[in-house]
Parts: sequence; structure tokens; C-alpha cells
Amino acid sequence: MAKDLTTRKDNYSQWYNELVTKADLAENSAVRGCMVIKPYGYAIWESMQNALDKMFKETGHVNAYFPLFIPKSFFSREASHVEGFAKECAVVTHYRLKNDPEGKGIVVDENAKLEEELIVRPTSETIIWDTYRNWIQSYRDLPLLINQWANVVRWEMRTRLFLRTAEFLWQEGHTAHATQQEALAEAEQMLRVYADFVENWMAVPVFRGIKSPNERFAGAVETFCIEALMQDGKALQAGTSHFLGQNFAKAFDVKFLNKENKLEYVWATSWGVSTRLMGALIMSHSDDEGLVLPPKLAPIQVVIVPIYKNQEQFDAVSEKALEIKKQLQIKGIRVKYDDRDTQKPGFKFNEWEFKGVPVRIAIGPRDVENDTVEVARRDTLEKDVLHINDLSVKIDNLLEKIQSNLFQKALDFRNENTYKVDSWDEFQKQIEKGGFVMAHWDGTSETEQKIKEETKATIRFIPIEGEKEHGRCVYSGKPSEKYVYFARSY
RNA sequence: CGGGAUGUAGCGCAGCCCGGUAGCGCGCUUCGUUCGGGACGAAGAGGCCGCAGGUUCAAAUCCUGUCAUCCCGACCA
Repeated sequence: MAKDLTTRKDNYSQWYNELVTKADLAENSAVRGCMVIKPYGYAIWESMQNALDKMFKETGHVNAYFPLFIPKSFFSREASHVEGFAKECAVVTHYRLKNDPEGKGIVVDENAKLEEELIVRPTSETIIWDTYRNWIQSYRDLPLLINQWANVVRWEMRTRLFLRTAEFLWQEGHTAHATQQEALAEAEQMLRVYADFVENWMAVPVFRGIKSPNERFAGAVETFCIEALMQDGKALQAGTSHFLGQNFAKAFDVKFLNKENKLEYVWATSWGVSTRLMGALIMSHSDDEGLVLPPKLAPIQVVIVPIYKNQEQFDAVSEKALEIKKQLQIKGIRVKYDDRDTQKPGFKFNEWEFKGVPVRIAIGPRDVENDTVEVARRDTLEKDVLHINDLSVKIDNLLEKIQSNLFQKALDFRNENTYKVDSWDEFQKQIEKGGFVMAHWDGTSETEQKIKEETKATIRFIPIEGEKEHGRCVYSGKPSEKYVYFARSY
């Protein structure tokens, strides 16, 4: 087997290459850390969008769109918010270019300086709450349940493809409520929606929890999160849902008259997931043969590869293949018939494996004769010869099986890599091995900070429910009431 | 912004120490033979050696500067 490993730097970069390329326009730092999403990668994102969007709508949300540019002054209205984002904002200062008088190409026209600079949104709380002020007067205007699909820019010091790019695609939900209780319920509901999506569509198991104050969103009262474990033992924050209290309502003066005719500040939530989820997908399931996509999100669920030596055989095989394709499509399965005559079957097998297509059907002259097909599954790489009777039902079942197998595999991996420790010594050893480490924590930021400094591990989340278990902080020895989950993370 | 490494064909790299006008693998093009797991042979196409300056008869190679990328830190809903 002449497997070409020479064009492969490492697995991740090769897997990524099927989906994205790094933006390589950089003559300076302007496009640093941006990515070009290729059609196949974008198709996966669209699958995710569609599934999520449906879930948002089922929970009563609607979509809207707000501006990309945010006046600088908006940011300073909420103190902790500005502090959290100030260091990573792209700022628009001018609105016009001109020809360089010295003939050195195009330069910024200094006369076109903006009175007030515009910030390219790193997140939209400020501009949305500035808008909400005008939309909300009465309790009858509430709740306001809005989601936005958008791109945002965060000028990170260090970028990483998918996981931390300077520009990324995401959705951000921003809701306004009459009561604290209702807003909290909303934040918790959206966390459940995220967990549902990531587990049932992406086949990636997640823990649900709340963030420690250190890791909390800038401007939030409480941050709920889902955390996944990647195959290399690092944790990844896959989605967050924030209870914002009345912080933004106060900052943007959003009040409403309640039923008792009293003026009150509105309660808020925001929640988001991003193209980072594609990173989570890749890093959870992929293997040495390339990507492995869960059937529910795979742009192509089944690929049919014909095998033939001459035109006559091709015609016979094609007839069969197209028949099967039609059958599968009636079942609602996304099928591609790869009838390219420019590539050989072996090449196609490898190519589709690399792209992570869950099921491959190969049909050759032998199969035409026997009314059979060869069915290969991507997750286990097993091959089987099946009779074409009820093939669409068999394939449909197989897709479901692959979906649940991927989840189970990932869940087993996470369970095998989640440990409970009760001493500092154990903690340090276990963190080195990767995975989640459950330990008692005294609840102080100082301890969390020290643990981070000494082990690079952070508190990924504090479990929401779960019985109280009295113990002693693994670092300080002070009393603790709950195990919290530590890990090294992306 | 600190420490380290790198920048040569679409991709992955060698060449640099010791200066003499650029090479390998994959991919690409054509023809032939192949086609049930990345085919083989033959013939081809493709390079401001990141950018700018310096040293030299001569620079991918030496020197200076600069830009960018990657890794480790710092930073990071």
C-alpha cells in the first residue's frame, strides 16, 4: 500500500485541510489567525446551523441581525465587560483610502478619521442592549427571545485553527425577561439545548456545569457551560450560556413597567456556540485514516463507488447504483454516487474515508450478478457484503448504529479519563495524564489561580446538581462541599 | 510582548555549515498498459529560494534589518 504520508505534517493539519485553509494573505498582521472555510467544511457548519436553528425556534426564539460595528463608547458602559474584551478588539479609525502622494500605492486618508472609533464586534451584548432599550417599555414586550447568526472578531494573542481564530462564525442568543427567575430558567434551558445538540447530533458527550468566578463571562452573574474531552486529553469548552442579571439593563438603561405599574430593570441572558464546535467534532472522533463524521451531520452520509473494467460493466453497475441511490434518497439519506472516471476505486475509497463519510457502498460486476453490495462503515472500518433486499432499511439502521457507536466510544473514552483524587500528590500526577480530574476546592480564586500556575489546569466547571460531599480542598486543605472538575484545556 | 524554531514549485521537504545561478517525494499534463483498497512505465509543465538592504566577480547559501508562520510562556466569552 503506497499510502502517502509525505504530504502530511501531522494528523490534525491534514484533517483540517479537508475543511479549511489558513488565510495566507498575510503581508502584515491584518489577517493573522483567520481561516478560509472550504465548501465541504462549510457544509458541515450548515448542518450544525440547521439543527441548532430548529432547536432555537422550537424553544420560542426568532432570528434577527445587528450591526458589525459598535461605537467604542458602548463598551465602557459595563465595567467588567469592557475589561474582559478591551485587549482583543479590532478598531476602525478611518473610513477612506487615497493614493499615496509619494506614489507608494494606497494609504489611509488622514482626513477621513472617525469622530468616534468603531469596534468590530467581539460579541454583541452592547449594541443589542442599546437597541433593546427602544424595544422594551412594558411587561407586555417581554420576554424578548432573539438569536443572531453572525461573525465576530477577537484579536487573540495566539490563535489556533478552529479553536481560537481571530474571526469566527457563531450564533449568539440575547434574551430579555421580566423576572430573575425566568431569565435563569432561560439560561439553563439553552444549556440543555446545547448539551442535547452536542451529544445527539455531534455524538460528543459533555458535562454541564457552571464556571468559577475566574472563568466567568465578562459581565455575567453566572456562566453555565458544557465541557467536552478531546482525544488528546485536553478539555474543550463547547458552549456557554450566561445569566447576565440586570447588568446590561442597568448599563443601557433598559426598564419596563410591570403589572403593578412600577419601573423595573430587565433581566438578561446570552448564549453562544461557534465554529469551535467543528474543532470539537474533529478532535473527538477522527482517527489516523482521517475525519470521522457522525451521520446526522455528515453532508454526505453514503457514497456509492462503482467498480468496473470497461464501459459495458460501468453501464450495468451504474444502473444498479442509481437505483440504490434513489431508494436511499426516498428514505431521506444524503447519497453521492461517485461516478468519476478519472479516479480508481481504491483512490476513491481512501478519499471518502479521509472526508469522513459514514457509509460507503461499493458495487462491481460481481455484485450486479449476485444482487449484493459491499458496505463499509467509517467508524469501525468493517466491511460486509449485503443482499440488496431492503437495502435502504439496512443502511438507515446502520447510520443510526454508527451515530450511537460514535457517542458511546467518546463516552467510554471520557469515563476512562475522568478521575477522582483526594490528595495534591495524586492531583498533580493525574493532571499530567490528561483528562478530567475531580477534586475538592475551597472555593477561592486564589487557590484556583495557584493550581493553574503550578499545573496549568483550570476549573472547567462546577457540577450543577449532585449531592454535597464534604471534604477538604486538595490544595489548601480547607473545607469543601463539592467535587469540581479540573483539566488542562484549549 | 518574552524564549525557541521555521520561511525554497500546489502540498511535504532537502540544499545553507564550506558562496558558482536549484533538487527530491507527492500532486499536475500527455500517451500506453491498468481498474474489487491510494496503479505502473515513458515523456513533460511548473520556482521574484518570504521581503528589503549590504558584502562579493558571483548570494537560496554570508551579514543587517524587516514581515510572517509554528511551538512554549504571558493572554483568552
